[in-house]
Amino acid sequence: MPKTNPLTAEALDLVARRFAVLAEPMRLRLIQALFDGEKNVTELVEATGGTQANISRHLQTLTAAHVLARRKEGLQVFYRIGDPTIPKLCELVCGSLEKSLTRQVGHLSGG
Amino acid sequence: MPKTNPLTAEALDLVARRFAVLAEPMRLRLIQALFDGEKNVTELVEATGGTQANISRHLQTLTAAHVLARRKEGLQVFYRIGDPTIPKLCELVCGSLEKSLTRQVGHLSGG
DNA sequence: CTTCTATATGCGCATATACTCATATACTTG
DNA sequence: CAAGTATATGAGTATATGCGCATATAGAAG
Repeated sequence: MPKTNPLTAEALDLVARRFAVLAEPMRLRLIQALFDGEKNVTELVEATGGTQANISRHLQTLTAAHVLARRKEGLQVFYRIGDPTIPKLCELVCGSLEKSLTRQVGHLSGG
Repeated sequence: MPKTNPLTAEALDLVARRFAVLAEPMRLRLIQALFDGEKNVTELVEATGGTQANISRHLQTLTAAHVLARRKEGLQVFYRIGDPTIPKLCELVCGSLEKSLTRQVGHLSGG
């Protein structure tokens, strides 16, 4: 295996779509709300402050991308994080942004 | 620090923008082309098969997001990966997608 | 079957952004 | 200054998508 194995165009599209799913604040809010366990739609609507219709759409997007997993129980549908790499991804990005912002603050005060 | 520290709306916007920058196949192609070291714009145009104008725009987007870093040398501008978390992010997503696809293949053949 | 609750979806609007073409800018050379 | 090369950008178009409104579906209860 070469050090850099270039991905096919199809693979790049998949990776890009994956990132695109995570590129919406409301969806990140939903993911964040599910870090401490599964919730049903009503709870997620309350936790995020969004409308029911909008939350439902975002949940569909996230579930279709296998970021979340669904569990139906009577009238309610419970969602949970369905991909263990999601928390790691968010941590990586958050850490990187914190560093970047710290550096900017340093530039402001220190030159 | 609580186990789940909810991010502010501003922080979520920043994280979302970060993901959005990585949510374009052509930009991923550029990032991939830079995994083995810096290249100038002309080399990147050749490596990706894009037009010069489009590549230049994507390079601007990536540089503004501090994903890439710029170095000018005479007429040429050299770009390189400017954030060490980028390769890790891509690896995480690729690994997750591979698993997901393998699982789907398994379902097709094994029930 | 009727009614109520929880969730999903069709539709339209507004906005964001990727792409192309032409041209501008920055630097080098004569 | 004039000409050439490398890179960036303004303008216009096409497409994607987030959101809200209204309504549809699924299941529970009487």
